[in-house]
Amino acid sequence: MPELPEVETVIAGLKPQITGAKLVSVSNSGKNLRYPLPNFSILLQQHIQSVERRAKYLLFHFENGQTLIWHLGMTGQFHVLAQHQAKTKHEHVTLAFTDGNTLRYRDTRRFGYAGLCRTNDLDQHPWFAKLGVEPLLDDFSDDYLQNILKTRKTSIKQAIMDNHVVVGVGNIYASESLFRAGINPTQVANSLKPKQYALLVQHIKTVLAEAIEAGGSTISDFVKADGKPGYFAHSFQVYGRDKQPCLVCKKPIEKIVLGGRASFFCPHCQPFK
DNA sequence: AAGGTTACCTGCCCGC
DNA sequence: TGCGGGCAGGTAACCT
Repeated sequence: MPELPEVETVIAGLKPQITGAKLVSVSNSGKNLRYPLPNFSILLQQHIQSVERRAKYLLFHFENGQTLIWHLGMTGQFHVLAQHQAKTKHEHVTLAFTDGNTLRYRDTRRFGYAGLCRTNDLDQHPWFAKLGVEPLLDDFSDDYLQNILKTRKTSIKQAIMDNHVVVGVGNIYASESLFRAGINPTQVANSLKPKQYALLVQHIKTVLAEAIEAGGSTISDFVKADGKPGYFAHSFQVYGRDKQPCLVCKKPIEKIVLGGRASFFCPHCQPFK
């Protein structure tokens, strides 16, 4: 389901509902997610101090210095519901709080996963240690991108979707930002002109920021924590628009496969350079 | 080291 | 109507 803007949107929805809540019990469906669930007992009777995002992970910081790390995979959703609300299909984990609320984790495909880590050690956690920079921070600059891609010969689209380069850019926003930057997705990653790296960085930042502003995208099963869909899908210019006219030049959008992922672009507006 | 392939899992949509 | 194949927002373990 989620790329960075969707995770950001989920967190914005969860924050006011669970910040300060005290955890009393955790139950699960018995089915594993991508990895076995962590032992939640160290978090019992602890208050949630804050919730934040790192890459596409949600971080729930508890008062005892432990952080619950959660990735939504493709189809993960969080909902805050009253304790008495019935379980729905594919609901795999329930965290119950003293205020009568529960945080439910639903995940059809079970590609999501959760883990525990001391808050102070998060940087060393295997899920974080090798991650690239956050796209919305100043660390993600044209110099940074050009430099880290110096030896990369994959396509530029695969390169910007690589977490070791920059985090949070998934399949949709990769296509969208390359279109806005006028860069062909198949262009070899280390072959861009300096100006193109700058344009790409700029457009990755703006497309992600716009999507966060819009509350994420609506695609099949993406639902925010409040149960309402996001709106950014209305703004897709190339994603999912195979054979439809380019919104700029009217020529048909093409669909190709790069690294096994569907990729959309306008051959006229995104020429080789 | 970088790059390609495969796997994880369920549901939906399409063509026959 | 039913069935099989292909595909879906992500990540990482394998191999070469």
